[in-house]
Amino acid sequence: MANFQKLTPRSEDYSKWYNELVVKADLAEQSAVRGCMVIKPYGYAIWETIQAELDRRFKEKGVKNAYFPLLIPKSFLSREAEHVEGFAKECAVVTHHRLMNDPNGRGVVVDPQAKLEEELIIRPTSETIIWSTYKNWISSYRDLPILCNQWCNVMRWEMRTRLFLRTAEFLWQEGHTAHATKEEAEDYARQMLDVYADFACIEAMMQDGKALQAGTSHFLGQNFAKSFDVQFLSKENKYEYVWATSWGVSTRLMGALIMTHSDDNGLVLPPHLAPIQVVIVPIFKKEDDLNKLLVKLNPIADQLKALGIRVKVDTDEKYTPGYKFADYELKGVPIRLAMGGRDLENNTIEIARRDIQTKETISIDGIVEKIQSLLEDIQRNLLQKALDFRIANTREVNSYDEFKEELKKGGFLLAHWDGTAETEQRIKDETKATIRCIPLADLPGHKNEPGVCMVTGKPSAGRVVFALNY
RNA sequence: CGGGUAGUAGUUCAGCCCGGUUAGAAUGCCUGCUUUGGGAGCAGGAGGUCGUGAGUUCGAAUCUCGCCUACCCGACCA
Repeated sequence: MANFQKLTPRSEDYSKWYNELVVKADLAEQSAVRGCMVIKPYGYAIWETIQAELDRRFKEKGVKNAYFPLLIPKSFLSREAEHVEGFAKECAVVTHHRLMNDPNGRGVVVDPQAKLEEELIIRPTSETIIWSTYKNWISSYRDLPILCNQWCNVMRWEMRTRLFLRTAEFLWQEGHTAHATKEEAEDYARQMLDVYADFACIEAMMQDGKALQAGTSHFLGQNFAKSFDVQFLSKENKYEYVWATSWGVSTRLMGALIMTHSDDNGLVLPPHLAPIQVVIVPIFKKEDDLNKLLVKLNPIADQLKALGIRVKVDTDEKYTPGYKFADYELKGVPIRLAMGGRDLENNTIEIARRDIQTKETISIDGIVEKIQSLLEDIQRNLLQKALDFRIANTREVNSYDEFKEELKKGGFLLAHWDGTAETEQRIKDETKATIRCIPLADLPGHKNEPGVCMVTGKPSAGRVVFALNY
């Protein structure tokens, strides 16, 4: 065990650090199929807490879960040309429905007799099948709004993949709502944006200064209603097209979570999302010693559990305490308690926090309350640290030259832009930077005022956020 | 999808250039003893279609070609 391998430090190779961390922390691994990953139990447990929390918040907004099929008739995708343009190049297509034994040898081949009349597309997203269904559900204004969400997998045939950040198959939720009025739909899209923003950052900054889109919420107008002819009879007895929104987050959020907080020793998890929030490591020589320790430790664990805290008592004899310490650090467990013979005599316990890597030996009196507040401290600290990092790496730039220079340093750049797609494209072509957000309110420390576009000199309503992104 | 690199034990790799005993090491795994306050020690043991398919050859982990997969660079993508 002397030659265990440490993670590649972030400063040496950020990308390599990320890849190693995902695998070593037992979150996910590659599968036999290109671009598809196996999410391991520890990684999936984190996804489940994310799911549970978001699902609760969606339901508070009146959303109901449903499930729509994986396979979409090809013809559906022909109905909304603009929508399909984004996905056409990365769709998996089902063309046959039967295999047969290879007449020339071993194995199986596709039965040419079993060709489908209409090919089916594995969903890259579900708008088309959902709107073709909504058409049947909606006839009157009394049927609106419809607020549905589904948790499912989708597939996009990506050329270059990375675990969690960009995989060919990924898990997500997609909400699709139908409303009677434009105002209501716009308001709803905005509300869902707030749900996400409250939960995580929508456009998050990673430790290497790049941006990562973690979630989206769109007001879709009447495009889908028109493509799929979804109309309702209003109070005034007139036919009108419904208004749509869609919003989603995916397992990409896991990548954001990992890259936002973790360090060279491994994962760092915010307590709210950690599958194990507190791990207790007894340090013992003989079973007898362990039993004596457990007399003290089990009641602590029980009290923590009663408070809804996820706690694990690690009595495994196979690994030494040192090994366990390092391993739980790699896995990002927020708080570690350790108790040995000395502590037993002194009525003390060692408490270590993962986020700032400190430990102290304290009396076990009041330990439960201490842990409870410490978990909140850690949660706050991690959020604050991420915010501080973002603020420290968000800068105003006033000329295109300055923009190009500052871009090399990474982070978010606040710059004036004339609002045209042409200028945005030119900036992208010349610098690779893209507009990440158009702030709806002042960002901390930056007052949003009108100005002139850094590229064209035309008027600008306010600064927008540019960054290099994943 | 283009260019580059790689694939040998669960993992990290040596062997390949220059084809020829029974394919090695470390670590992990299993058993026993001993240990346990920051990745313990000793002894024994199990573990390999050398990514895959073809070709060259008396003989292929080693040479040639196709395919698959991963990583890096690009293109594409939200």
